[in-house]
Amino acid sequence: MTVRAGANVMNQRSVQRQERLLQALAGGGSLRLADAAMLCGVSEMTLRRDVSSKGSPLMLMGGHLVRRDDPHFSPVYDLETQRDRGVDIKTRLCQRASSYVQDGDTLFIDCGTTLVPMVAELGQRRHLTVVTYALNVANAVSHLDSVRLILLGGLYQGVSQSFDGEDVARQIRSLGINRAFLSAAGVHLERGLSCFHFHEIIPKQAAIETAAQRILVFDDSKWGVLRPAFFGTLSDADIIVTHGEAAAAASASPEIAARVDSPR
Amino acid sequence: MTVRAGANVMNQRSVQRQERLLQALAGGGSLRLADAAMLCGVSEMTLRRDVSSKGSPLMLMGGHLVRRDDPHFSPVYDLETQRDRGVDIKTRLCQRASSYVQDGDTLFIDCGTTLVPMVAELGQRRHLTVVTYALNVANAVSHLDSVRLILLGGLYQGVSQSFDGEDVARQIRSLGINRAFLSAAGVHLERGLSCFHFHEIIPKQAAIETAAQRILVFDDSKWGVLRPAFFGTLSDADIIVTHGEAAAAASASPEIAARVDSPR
DNA sequence: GCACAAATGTTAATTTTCTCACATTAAATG
DNA sequence: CATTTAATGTGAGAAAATTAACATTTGTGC
Repeated sequence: MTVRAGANVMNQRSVQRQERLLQALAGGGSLRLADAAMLCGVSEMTLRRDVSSKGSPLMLMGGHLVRRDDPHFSPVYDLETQRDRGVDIKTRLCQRASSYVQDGDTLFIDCGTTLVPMVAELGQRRHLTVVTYALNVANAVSHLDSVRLILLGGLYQGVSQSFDGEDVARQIRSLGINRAFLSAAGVHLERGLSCFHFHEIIPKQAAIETAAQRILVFDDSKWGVLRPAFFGTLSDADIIVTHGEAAAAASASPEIAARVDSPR
Repeated sequence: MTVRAGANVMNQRSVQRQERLLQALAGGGSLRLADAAMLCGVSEMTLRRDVSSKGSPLMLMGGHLVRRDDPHFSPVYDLETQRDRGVDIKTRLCQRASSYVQDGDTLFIDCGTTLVPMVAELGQRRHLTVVTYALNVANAVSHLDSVRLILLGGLYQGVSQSFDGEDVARQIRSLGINRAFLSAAGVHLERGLSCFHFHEIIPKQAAIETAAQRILVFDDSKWGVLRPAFFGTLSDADIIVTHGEAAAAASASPEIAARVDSPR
């Protein structure tokens, strides 16, 4: 049996080299392949092989070595997805969802990848404040000079790129939130809204409880799915932004049909 | 007069295109030049020209468009710098400072750029917890699986990439911090430690007050400098990690000489 | 030490990205 | 509307990165 290039398993030293490079890149940043090779005392080719081996935490971008983001949260545009349907569906959902935002609003933005494209829509608006407990959302918002950012801190939970704070609930309640944009890993007509991680429940429920308007955003891969941590029902959402099968199914339900909003 | 390529001024539409792309990249990540060209409805060459124009917020890495200020992609080693003096001075200071860290420690890491390279040194250590109020530090630490991260949230202050929290002081005091790594924008033998922004004073002082050991890290460009916000004196530091002129001058002072630690 | 396999180095071919010069188009000006 | 200028497109050649093939070194068990 022949092992194809790029699918090799990593050996001991390969792992050591990559760990060393990961450390060099721990603070973020990129490393020229040539420099990295020098640093490790091996040839560029060896590093190329390390990086192309299965499960490498590094990747190569135009001769520069960078950390490969956790594929689960990869913010990098997926080429296939984009070619297949022009624009990412999450971007379209977020464009639609953001149409509810008004100047001067204070927004709650939930964790996950679904709502990250929302941030791009907020740059034009004036006097916005964004409240979030997600690191990826906070990073995105931090680039917008015109938007105030309030990050609810605490113990970092890598799996969801979010923070588990002591009294998030109290903090959220103490803020005057106009609109809460909520994500969910599972949305079920009868069973309601669920997510993977229990620490997300508290901020989600606090936002549902306190916000003047609740906007649920999810793509149709979440429809009919149940996840371990339940945090609400479909009737908790004032607006439901989704698409495809989920939008069709939700529109068929007399109770929530009026609140469904689907792009295009 | 001939205008050299890459030094052109941006025109109206060029700016619009770049803003649009910046939004697409708001959540981080990269965009293939071809995709970006499609997105903007112009040729790749036009985008190349946009990006190479003076002061563009974007840069091109191997055919991929990324935000120039994205810490994920900014080069770790400035080639010139590295060839000139081997390794970045801040990295050297941080390597020295990190030698005080012990397994199981809870560390406070101050804001600014000085202490970011410290994070790279923490990967090997076991059972560490890092407490910080700086977004850039938190991002760096978030990549280390073996280190627990506690981010003290609040209102984001872009100028210092840090958060201004309501009761940071109380939160810091409620944590058992073994070692506080402190930065300063100004260090003066008589006048003590100062920084640019007043909101930094509270967490800094709380850390000084509560930590078992206080380690001040600064490069010699800060020596003899006064900044608006004072937060302590040189005698507040148990260890002073610096170099060059600052190290020499500090070592000449009988009161603090014993606490100065300089790399090499 | 020898035989074998794995890891790494070297070189050349291939592909991709980058740059430059010039053609074309669009906007601005009188 | 003609003329000028700025902006953008196109394609060829140069440079760089990537891949593939093969040579060399290193390590391991016998």
